[in-house]
Amino acid sequence: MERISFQAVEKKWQKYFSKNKLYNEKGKKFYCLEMFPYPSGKIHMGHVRNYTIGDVLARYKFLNGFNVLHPMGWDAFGLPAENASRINNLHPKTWTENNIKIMKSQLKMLGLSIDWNLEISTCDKSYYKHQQEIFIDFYNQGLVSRKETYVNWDPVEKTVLANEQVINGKGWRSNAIVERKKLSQWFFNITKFSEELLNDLETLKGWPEKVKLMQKNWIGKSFGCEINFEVENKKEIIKIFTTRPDTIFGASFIALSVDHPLSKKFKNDNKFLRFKESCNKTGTTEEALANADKLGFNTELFAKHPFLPDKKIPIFFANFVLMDYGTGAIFGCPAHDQRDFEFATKYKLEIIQVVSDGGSQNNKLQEAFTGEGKIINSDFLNGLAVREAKSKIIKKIEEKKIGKSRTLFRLKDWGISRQRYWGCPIPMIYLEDGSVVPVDKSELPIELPENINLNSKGNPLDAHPDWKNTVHKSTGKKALRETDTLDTFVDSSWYFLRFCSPNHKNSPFDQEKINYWMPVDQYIGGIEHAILHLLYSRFFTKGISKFSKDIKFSEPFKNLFTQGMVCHESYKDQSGKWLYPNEVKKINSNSAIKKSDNSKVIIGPAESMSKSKKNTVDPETMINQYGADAVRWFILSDSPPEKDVQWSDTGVVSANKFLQKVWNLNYLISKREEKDIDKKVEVNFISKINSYIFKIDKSINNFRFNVSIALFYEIYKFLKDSVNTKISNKVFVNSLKDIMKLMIPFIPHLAHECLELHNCKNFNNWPKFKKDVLDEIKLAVQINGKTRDIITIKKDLDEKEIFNYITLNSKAKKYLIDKKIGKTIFVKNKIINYILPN
RNA sequence: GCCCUCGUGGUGAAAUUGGUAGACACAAAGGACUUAAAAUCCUUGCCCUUUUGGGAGUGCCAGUUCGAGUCUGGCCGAGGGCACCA
Repeated sequence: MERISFQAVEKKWQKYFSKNKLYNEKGKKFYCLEMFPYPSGKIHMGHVRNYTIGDVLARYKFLNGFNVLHPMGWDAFGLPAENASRINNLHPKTWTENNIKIMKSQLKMLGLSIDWNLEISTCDKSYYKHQQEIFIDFYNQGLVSRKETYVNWDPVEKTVLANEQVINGKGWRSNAIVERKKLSQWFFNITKFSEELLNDLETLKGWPEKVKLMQKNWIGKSFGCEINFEVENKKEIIKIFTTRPDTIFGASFIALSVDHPLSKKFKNDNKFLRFKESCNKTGTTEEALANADKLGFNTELFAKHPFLPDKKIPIFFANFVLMDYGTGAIFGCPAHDQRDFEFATKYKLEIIQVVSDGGSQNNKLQEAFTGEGKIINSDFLNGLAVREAKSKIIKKIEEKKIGKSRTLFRLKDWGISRQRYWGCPIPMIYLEDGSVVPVDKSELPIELPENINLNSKGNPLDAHPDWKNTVHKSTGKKALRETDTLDTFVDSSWYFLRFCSPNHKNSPFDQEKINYWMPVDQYIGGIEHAILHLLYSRFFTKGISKFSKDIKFSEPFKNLFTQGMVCHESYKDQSGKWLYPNEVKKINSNSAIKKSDNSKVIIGPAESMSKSKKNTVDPETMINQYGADAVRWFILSDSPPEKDVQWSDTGVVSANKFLQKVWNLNYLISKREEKDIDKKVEVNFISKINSYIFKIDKSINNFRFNVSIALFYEIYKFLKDSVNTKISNKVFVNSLKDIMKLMIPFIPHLAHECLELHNCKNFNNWPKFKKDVLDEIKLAVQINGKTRDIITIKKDLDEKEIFNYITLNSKAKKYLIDKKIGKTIFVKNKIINYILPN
């Protein structure tokens, strides 16, 4: 066996890759982008998977003649740098730069086809300068506003979170229970694009349906109408929003949010204040959210029913009505809304059924009926279907001028102020007269101060002695800087544009360049960004195209691929402490011992690798041990890319062994002695290789890299079995070279080394599949729908010829000879099925 | 509660989109080589049969079809998203 040192070979080809990029000036453009990493310290297996998938595609496209842009950068602002700097007494900048250096060298070890000349880092002032510029442009377009609202406060990170960053009532990163706090904040008015963000989802044909659905639900469009209710004996009018105006005759109460303007009337009412306080408390814990009881505060006021002059409807404040959705007021129709039903039951309010559920009207409802049916008990709406009743009542309401139809979105504006140091400074200043204005663009970038005390209480920039003192350039007046920094999701909302012209000086991007490269042809990353990052990036693209009129695209990512996670079993020792896999010795699939003292280890289920559970495997260790190609090979081989994959050490060991065999076979062929030649054997060999080229090509196009790899195992076996057959060296080597080219995207180092061994000079083309080389096909022979034989015959034979062949040569003949055949189902080149009457 | 996705060997998974179920890999068992081990190679994988063969079989129940892992309806189970959104 001819051995190869992967480490040496990989170093050699990495030098080659760093000089030879994937540019094909004549080719069609292909922008291949993987989500850029946060520089946390070292790369993890999730990165390996993400970037290997991207690399396969980038190289494949290049080999097929595309002009490929394949950049990489760093999502370099963020809280961990501040935490780390407090612990290690390192400046966040130093910490981040060190991490970038390490991770960059690790990524290079993987043999990725990245053009490092395009590298960007979001914490560089050359990057965030342009981000500040975009911010000011957005401000000038009315896409930025400052509002005092209740915000999601993360008590661990001591900062504000956007709605999208709260998962099950907890911070997306800290996992701490989020609190409600009233603060003045900067917002991007993402809701100005609600309709576009929703509608354009339909144009994203290359996105997973699942992600589009998640965004659709998040944007949450609903259609209904506003109705004004007069308050009896008062001047006030309560405006409510409903999607079920057809149930207006079933209205039995009005419910208001405790923050509704009408609450001002009760600001001296202690009972109300106590009620309000209890409402603010619910919602702070997950448990409270889950079993939140419907609570109400009776105002003793009544509203007039807009269509029943004699009817009085009690008005309540209720804990389940939100001020920031709709008008902060609803009418309750208990018969047809489960929440209203619970509320009415609790406070003994009327329950009037107005939509027939088909049952007897005398039966008391046990729960709200929300289905379709005919309207009843509703005057002029009686007999109509729900749908018809909706449009009729809205028309009536508009005629009477007591309301209007309205479309509402669940999506809220994106709060972007963060009380942190390590982020992009917000380029706004506060003048002494109270006005707030953007800084002059000529003053950009507004740089972060280098000297900072991160142990100060509250916002570090605010606590800085003089950073915030400044002067308004055009008036010369004293001013104070905004000391909040931008949410780091802003940094990643436009980096894909910057990659197209990363060194462009005077503006965020070169217009011509982005019109050439954008949109991203293939974007690859984790599903966890289905809403957050992907929605924000879409918003940015739409926002920028508002003031850069010549931009030719309105969506950033043409095709999206969401890869699965890398999982591993977790291990605990007898005392319940987590153990790293390399501290554990596996005995068999369900038992293991601790290496240090041979004590028994408890094996947990395979879960996404995480530092807290220590179920991680270090990519660099693996690369050093088995080679980058073996690591790439394994991570692609075991599961389809969109599903989770379980890391297995035996898996990567066998990948390494297989690659050794691939090298050995190449070496063997390079020394092969010339054989006697049989033309027929050669033709069969070539046609088989040809069909493999077709299959590999197809599997890559379908993102079925695990299938590609299974095929390579088959191909290896086939080639090995063919070594001593009557094939000329020329034919054999040419076929082998084709196969090695197919392997370039997967194992670029070894594939190049093998090609070099065969004196191949051109690494930059993809083998072409020739149609119709194979003129034999496999046909299934069925009797009564059961497969009895598979026969290999000439292509395009007709029914009769096949029947003759079967009765002579097939083991299925015993079913057919001397039998009456009732019916024959024949699908050319696929199947023949004889139905015999019994 | 609402919405979505998925159920195939001991395990990860293939299956030309309605046409050979389990490719390929991991693990296991048996065998060959070896003084032995490692490495390597081969075989096996549910039931009946010594073999040739034959049968059952893709979560469960029904349906459509010459033919269903794939299509339809119902049920069961797992995972994910949203959650007082009016």
